[in-house]
Amino acid sequence: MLHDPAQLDLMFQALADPARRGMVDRLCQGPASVSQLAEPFAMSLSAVMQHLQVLEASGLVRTAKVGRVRTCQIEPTALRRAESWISERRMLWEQRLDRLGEFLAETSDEN
Amino acid sequence: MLHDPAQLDLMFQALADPARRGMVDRLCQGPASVSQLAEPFAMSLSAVMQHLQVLEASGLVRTAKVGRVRTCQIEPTALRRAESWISERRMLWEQRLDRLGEFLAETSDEN
DNA sequence: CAAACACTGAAGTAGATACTTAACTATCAT
DNA sequence: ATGATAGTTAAGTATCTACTTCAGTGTTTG
Repeated sequence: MLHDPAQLDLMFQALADPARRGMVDRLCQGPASVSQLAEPFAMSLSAVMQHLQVLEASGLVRTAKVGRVRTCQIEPTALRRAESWISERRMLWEQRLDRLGEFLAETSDEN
Repeated sequence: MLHDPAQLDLMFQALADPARRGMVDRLCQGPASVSQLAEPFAMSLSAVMQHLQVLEASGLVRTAKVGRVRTCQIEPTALRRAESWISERRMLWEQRLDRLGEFLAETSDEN
């Protein structure tokens, strides 16, 4: 299941919202509680929780509760999966362009 | 505007659908017409067109019409933008983990 | 123990998404 | 010119998404 479609759906969907990307940004600085995550946003805590659930379902964020505070962390393996899906495609296309370039160069050599 | 939020929204949203990722996959093999793109899918041509519009709005695909056939191509710069957003975050987080590792190593050295 | 804190869950709503069908418009081949 | 091809547009619909408010549940703290 390298590149499970359903998981890619969840991951890219999770990244397709500025608030959730903001939370990912924040978590890249280090772990945070739900309220710390919520602080920069103008939305209710409840809304932040829902975004957090999307991030967690996508595998991008892992959370754990200790006492009354839930601490959230980035899960870098998920980021790597998304990144590799994109980079595989980009590289494929760029190789194609390279081969095309070589072909054109060879063809014009023959003049 | 390096990493314009609105554009990232469109790009990740575009990638969050298996049919659209399938089309991107197909286009990585080389350019294709709308009907060629549509061929592997069980949906109507109309639906494919709508996915194509999403891909084009996101900047991932560029299309041009000659005669009655519209030819579609990958736009690698868009793929690179999405990839770099992710890789910047991943690297940030991994650096953080490295520093944490060093810190722990130093601390235990002092015992 | 009481109040404050940090979150959680349920229900409701406006708007976005992913389709469908059907009618239409150019272009190309005969 | 006729018909087939390749795509386009519009309208409708079911489902999903991103919130909201409000009423909880455990957990600390004074």
